Amino acid sequence: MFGGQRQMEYNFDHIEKKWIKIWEEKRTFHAHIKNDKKKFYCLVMFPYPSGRIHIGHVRNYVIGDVIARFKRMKGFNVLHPIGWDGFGMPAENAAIDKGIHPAKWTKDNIEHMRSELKRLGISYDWERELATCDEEYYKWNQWFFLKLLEKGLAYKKKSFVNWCQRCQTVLANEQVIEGKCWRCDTTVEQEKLDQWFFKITSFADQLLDDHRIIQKGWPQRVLVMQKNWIGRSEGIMVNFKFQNKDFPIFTTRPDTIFGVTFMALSPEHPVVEEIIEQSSKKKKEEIIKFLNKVKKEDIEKRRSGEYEKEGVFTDLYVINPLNNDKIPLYIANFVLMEYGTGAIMAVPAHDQRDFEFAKKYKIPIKVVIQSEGKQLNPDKMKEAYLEKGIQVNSGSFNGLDNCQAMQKIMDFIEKKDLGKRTINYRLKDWLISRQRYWGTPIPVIYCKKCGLVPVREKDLPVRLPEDVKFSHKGGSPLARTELFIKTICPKCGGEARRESDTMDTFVDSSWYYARYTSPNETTLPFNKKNITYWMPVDQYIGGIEHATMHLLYARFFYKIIRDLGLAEGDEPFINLLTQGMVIKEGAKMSKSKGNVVDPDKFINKYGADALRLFILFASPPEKDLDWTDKGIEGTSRFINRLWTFINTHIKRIESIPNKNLNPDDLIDTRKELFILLNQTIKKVTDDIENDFHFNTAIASIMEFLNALSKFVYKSETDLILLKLALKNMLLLIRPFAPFISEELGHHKAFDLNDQPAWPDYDKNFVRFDSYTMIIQINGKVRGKITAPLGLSEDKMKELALSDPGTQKWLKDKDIEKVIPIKNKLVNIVVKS
RNA sequence: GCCGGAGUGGCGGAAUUUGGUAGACGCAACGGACUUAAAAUCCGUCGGUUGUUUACAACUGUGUCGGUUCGAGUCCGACCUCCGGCACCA
Repeated sequence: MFGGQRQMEYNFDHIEKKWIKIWEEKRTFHAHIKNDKKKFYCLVMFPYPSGRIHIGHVRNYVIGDVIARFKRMKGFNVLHPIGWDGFGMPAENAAIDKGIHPAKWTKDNIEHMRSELKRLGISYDWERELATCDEEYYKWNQWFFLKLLEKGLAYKKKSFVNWCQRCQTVLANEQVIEGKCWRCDTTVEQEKLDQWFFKITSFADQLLDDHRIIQKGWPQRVLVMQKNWIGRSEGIMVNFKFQNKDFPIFTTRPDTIFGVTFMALSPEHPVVEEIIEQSSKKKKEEIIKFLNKVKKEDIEKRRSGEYEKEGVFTDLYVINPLNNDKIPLYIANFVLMEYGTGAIMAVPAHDQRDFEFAKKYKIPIKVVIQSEGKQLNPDKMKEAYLEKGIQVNSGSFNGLDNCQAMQKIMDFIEKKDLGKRTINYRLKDWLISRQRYWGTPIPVIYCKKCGLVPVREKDLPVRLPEDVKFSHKGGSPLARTELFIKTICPKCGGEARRESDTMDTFVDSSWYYARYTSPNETTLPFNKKNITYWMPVDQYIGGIEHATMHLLYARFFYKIIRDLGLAEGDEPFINLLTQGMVIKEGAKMSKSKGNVVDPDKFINKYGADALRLFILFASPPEKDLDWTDKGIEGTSRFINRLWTFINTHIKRIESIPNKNLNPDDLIDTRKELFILLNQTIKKVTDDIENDFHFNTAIASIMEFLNALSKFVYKSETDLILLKLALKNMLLLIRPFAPFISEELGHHKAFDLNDQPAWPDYDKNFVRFDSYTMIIQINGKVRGKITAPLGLSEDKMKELALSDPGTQKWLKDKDIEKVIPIKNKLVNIVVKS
């Protein structure tokens, strides 16, 4: 083969290149609709083309590939696509720093990363590859935007938004992690800007309720994270009276409404300005001083629980509509403008925050829920009382338990037209405007005469101009590009200007999975026949970090796709696997720590199969994986052992006729080997199908090779058995290490075709007919004997008690009880 | 603070589904074979303690304490630690 002493060595480089070429030429992994086969859509989260594949990608894509290859062997018609999340800021930063155009930078990166993925031997249908920065793709982002605009689900509003100074753009709530930008870690500031939003809040209930559909297929923690993120809470909007006008506030505790002793406004509340105008000079100064103080304190601090609650009295009062109490109105730093109406009714006796504030400003505390155990005295309370109890000081509701009173009070409020039951969400509308160049232009035009005019569908796409100036100064490059901005109003033909904001890149990734079903469709985002056949995604695999961003947006978008009549079904991803991170020396990989693992280096040194095997073997997929440079040597050795072992026997096997062997004729070690083969097939199949525990699947294949290596093959029966074992082993290893499996499988000794079927095991031969019976004395293992399977409990007792090895433990002892567990053990309970 | 998840050899991890031989498989380490030598490869040892010339034997051991059980890494209760998410959401 390669001559000389090295003949046996596995030349992975040559072999891997050979098979990559063959797969491509034969279009082995190209998917198309087959009505006689069950479909299986296996999807991995597409990468951002940052320049190089990193080890986290490798893990994600290898896991996806194992599932795709396995399902193909199981007879499914598998769709396994890949593409590029092409828009985003690093491309633009490269343009600013190095003067490379974002389009070129992105294209070059894709070229490189594509070749890296091919080297890994991932079985993608490359004919469906897409990049979101291609105009054939982003055209449909714009199309969706117009549809959302038509439906009133896209709107523009001036509001406080999260602003990242470094990125010079706004961020969605989900992209602010602990007060910092999710990309660059800069502290996020609040700016009041006119921005585009998608009305995801209209779908809050659906997003929550449809968890039911994906309950079984998604990790519990992702569902919990989404549930918390959506943050549904049921309550009531109550109209308090302020200067003879309705002043609504939201509460989830209407049972405490008789205990309101002050009201507090968020410092950003619009009414605050009116109040200032009305105030005396002295009060005006006091309020402005307070507002300035709040403004200076950064948002991160303000949102933390340790922040001291402070406020200022406005000298004004509101009226509690239930008892007409006159209630002092404060402006307080702990009230959030983004939640409810930006104003709260404060009940110090039954809310800890209100309690702290009241103590500080000596506001009265009024108990309205009395504990049944101990009597609450407002003067002596150390903290708010949050438990259940009996209503007091609550007019006609006195004496009810507070849970009942909750409903009765709400009924009363609604009957008297003082308010309305409401559901409030923590979830905010999705801010999609970005003041950047490398994204999808938002397709609207501003005309002096006609106002806001959507671009006509037939004029799509609104193309990104190529000739644009990038600078360190920040600000939107599109806004500075007159050639792009200046346009003609589609309505009146007069002079008009284009929107210069581009879309958040999460818009791109909200529907790419559906585009894969019809990547070349030109009249609609996707072809109905294709999407109906392939969707939903049967298995989605990606990082946990997208739990509340991408995975929420994509679910939202699919509901819109459904409502537009473009697809059926409510959920895009039926099963989700969130793989753990790849870490090194207990720490997240990062350039600054210098612990980044370069996959190319390991492919060059050990080959793709060895890398694939190690990354699967080191840990189950959902757990973090601790990378060690040495670990891969183990799987590399295994591949070489497999190669050497098969090559030393292949000549002898080759001439063995393809005879079926009758397992009933096998005895002794041959029978053991045969049973081990069946056990291994069962174990590997179960591990893949039940919980994707590829690490134990691979371990059992290793064990099987170890067992095969110890056996001496002499007779023809031995060789038939060996041939059978090896053929099956090549099939079992195929999803994990496809290259060596193909290379050896195509040898005429095995003659496997391009798409061989996953092996079955013989149910009659997964167990031996005898087993090791454990003998315990008082629960401790004291002996092991071989017993036939299915031995009766009485016989087991007999056998255990007569075993010579156990006698010394039974000497001078009284046997109290003997507990036999069929086909397992006998426990003898003794007393001395 | 609230909500999740996890604690097993020097290390990654198995066994947790259904209570029944703890430590599969691999890494590292150590000993041996081959070699002039090294690498590679192959064979062997490998939780701890104690005893024995050895084969071996006993005790102990799955974060801590307690419980249930003939029997607990696995079930129950309390606690400790670590990781992740959310965090003044009215």
